[in-house]
Amino acid sequence: MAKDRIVIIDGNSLVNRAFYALPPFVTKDGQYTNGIYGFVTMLLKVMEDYQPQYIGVAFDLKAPTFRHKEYGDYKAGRKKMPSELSQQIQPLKEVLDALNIFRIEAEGYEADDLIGTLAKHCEREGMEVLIVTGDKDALQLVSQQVKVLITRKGISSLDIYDDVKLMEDYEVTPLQFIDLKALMGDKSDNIPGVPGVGEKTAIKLLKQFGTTENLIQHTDEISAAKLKEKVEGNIENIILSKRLATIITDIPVEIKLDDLKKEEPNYDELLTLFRRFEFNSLISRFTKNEGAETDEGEGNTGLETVSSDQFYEIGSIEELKTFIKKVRESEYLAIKTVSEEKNITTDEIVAIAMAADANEVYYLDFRMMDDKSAVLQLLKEVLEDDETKIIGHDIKKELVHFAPHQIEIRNVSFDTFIGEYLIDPAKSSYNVKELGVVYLNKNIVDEEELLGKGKSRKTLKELEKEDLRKLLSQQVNVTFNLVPRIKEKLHELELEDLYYKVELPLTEVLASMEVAGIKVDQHMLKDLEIQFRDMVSQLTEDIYRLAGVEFNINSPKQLGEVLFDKLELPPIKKTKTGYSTNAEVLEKLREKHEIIPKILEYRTIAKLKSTYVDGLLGIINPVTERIHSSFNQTVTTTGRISSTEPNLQNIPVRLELGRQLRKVFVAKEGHKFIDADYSQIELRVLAHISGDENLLDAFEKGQDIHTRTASEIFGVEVHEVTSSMRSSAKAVNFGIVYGISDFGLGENLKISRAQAKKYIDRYLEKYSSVKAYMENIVQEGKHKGYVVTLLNRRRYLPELLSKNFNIRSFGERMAMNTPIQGSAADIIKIAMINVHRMLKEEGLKAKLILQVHDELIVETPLDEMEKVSQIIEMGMENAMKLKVQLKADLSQGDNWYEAK
DNA sequence: CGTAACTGCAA
DNA sequence: TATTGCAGTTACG
Repeated sequence: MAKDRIVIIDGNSLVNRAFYALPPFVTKDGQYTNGIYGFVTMLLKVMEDYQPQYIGVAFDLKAPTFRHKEYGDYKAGRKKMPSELSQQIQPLKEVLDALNIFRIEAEGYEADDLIGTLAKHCEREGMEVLIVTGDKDALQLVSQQVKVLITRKGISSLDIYDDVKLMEDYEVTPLQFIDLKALMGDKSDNIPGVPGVGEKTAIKLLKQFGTTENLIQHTDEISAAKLKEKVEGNIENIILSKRLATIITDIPVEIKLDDLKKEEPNYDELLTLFRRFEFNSLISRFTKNEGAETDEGEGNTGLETVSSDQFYEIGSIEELKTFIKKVRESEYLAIKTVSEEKNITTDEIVAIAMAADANEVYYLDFRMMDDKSAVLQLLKEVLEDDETKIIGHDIKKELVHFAPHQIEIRNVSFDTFIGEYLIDPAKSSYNVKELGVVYLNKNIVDEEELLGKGKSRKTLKELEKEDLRKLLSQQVNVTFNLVPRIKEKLHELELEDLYYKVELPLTEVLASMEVAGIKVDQHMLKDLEIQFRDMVSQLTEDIYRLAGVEFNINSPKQLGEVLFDKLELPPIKKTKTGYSTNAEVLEKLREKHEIIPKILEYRTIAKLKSTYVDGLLGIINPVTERIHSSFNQTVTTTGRISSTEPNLQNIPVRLELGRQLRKVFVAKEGHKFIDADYSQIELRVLAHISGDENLLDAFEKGQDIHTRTASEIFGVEVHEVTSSMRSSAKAVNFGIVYGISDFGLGENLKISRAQAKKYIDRYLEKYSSVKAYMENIVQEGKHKGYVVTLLNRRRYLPELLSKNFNIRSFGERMAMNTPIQGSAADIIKIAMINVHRMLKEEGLKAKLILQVHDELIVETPLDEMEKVSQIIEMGMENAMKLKVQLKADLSQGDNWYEAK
């Protein structure tokens, strides 16, 4: 049986942390609640993360303790708790009572002593003890079974200290931590220590003498004369300080563990309190519990903490050469780099970790190397060598980092990041640490934790030298060892073709697109900025005038109040937090008030300005005058690529005003864009997968697919199809691809559900094999637990087994849509590889620079236009052989607007 | 401060 | 109660 676990929380310390970490929240009655809120969220997180069987919260009481009696100045000069905080203590205790969490309090003892005593008691009972506090003093209680969790910046993350981590961070044992404080003193407790001795000196002394007692007896052995004098002059202080700093672990109190057993909260009381404090998010967390899964935390027991692998530092060219010899003897080289992240085309490398076998890691602090170009030259030989198989986790980064130094990693043989994505594309992250835990039972340093989050988040290069070395080395070590495990899994799931023939080669294409970037006309963008700014301010003025009040138009809440309360327009729809003010609603109100068209126009312009004009202006690379978006290969569940910073896959096109923006994306001097998009790729894929004769026939005859569908649905000849019939049919075709529902189609076409159902039934009657496909794929998904694309890309669909109708229906639509959307993604990925390879092989200068799901954009020198057009057309249309021909439409222009 | 909600842009 | 994404803004707790 697993060990029982107890969580002991330092109440005063934690509520303090919460109070200062959060901005003040005040309820309508003027009650401050940020400390309570922060405390409760931290508490809940710890309970969820660690699933303790026992839990208690310790508090200081007002009564003086033995420390005050012994040392009158104890904690003197400490500022009084502000009333905004002190008024939260009693309410917090009420919350704890409602949670049925025991409060540990005793007059004359500080929370620390209560915690210490309880911790040691539980340790003797063989329990695992977790102490949660914001105060480092508790570190003296650490042992093999006692861990201390200390809050970091903010309230969302905790540092876990066990004896190993304590030694790593402070180089002292838990007991020496007391001596450390005795020597350093502590301002906040007014513990004197030795004046002039700080952390550095104290650690040095403890390394030499072990304890303060030993130090006092052997002061003559202190080498520095000044220091010796200081220590000798403060012996009394040291002794007193140590006594004050020592947490008492044997308070004479009776401990009834039963009191500390975790119990169900008293929900009535709890919700009453939460309502009083206006903790609406917590209320919903505690009420919507029906049907929620009960997630038993499995805990981290049995995990090997990595610290024993062999890490070596490469500090000279000679050492690098020696390492390279090892590489030559090995089949694989795992690599991970960190760069300055200044500029994609002139970037400098900060550090490199490399592994040529499973146990050793070599780390090179690039900043410290004297002859950088010699280092790069040597690396180039290895990285461009066809014999050495390169391994990475997100190797696209390395491809990009080495590009400015004319190093092309030729032989990328494995990327664990992409491997795990194919194994399960639905995961929200694929970090090395987690993979290490799952596949290797190895636990390495947490990157997120090291970097922190939010505003104070660091970049990798800003880490302490030691932290960065450790992080990179461990990640590379784990990456190296992951390869056989992930390979095995890819084999098992028959993903090898997709992996080696598509995804891995694609990485290089994406890296090349990122490095190439796309040129933007800055002047045009700046002009647009001014133009839009004027329009927005004019519209704002009009809106204020028509509303008779100034308010924040961007706030749906305030806008709703103005429209529906003040102007008393009819609210059409509401959201879960208030009135809906979206474009669909406003359109219906357009004629009801002059203000509505102004607001719609404001929304349009404000969106274009903030997201596209300002957004793009802020991200232009000053050196290249281009935009270098990131193309991510592991984000979507269907296999599509995604684009960020900026997202270049959602630049406006449907409305003319927005479409104008495409004019700012220009081909460079002497070049043009060739824009090629697949014609109806998803419906062609559907025709192929379903084998539907009717649909295949439509494509074979080269008919307009929506017109053909309209003629089928409405039972008229093709030449009799009106434009409104065609656009309805188009919506039906969309619906089919998305996994149709009568409700959804009705909503989209603004027709009744019954009418929508008629369209769908009629469609499925005419395209009977499509109907069969839809039914079969859902059955298959239920049976196997997943569906696949043409290239066997897999997506698991647990939703199909849900008892909840909505969730199950969602699963069914995903089952229908994923093979279609995903196979189209498979196809264009092959096309990208084809185009990229052919351009390279033919020695052409044209470069693939963008992909927008069914569209490729190639920046092409004028004298290559014809040849490149042919390559693109071939590359796309021959990407895969289907029952129906793939078709690509090409056009060209000086900018993206013209080329579309 | 960290996150959720709303809105709107693309294929 | 139509698929897949990203981002700007506001508001909550």
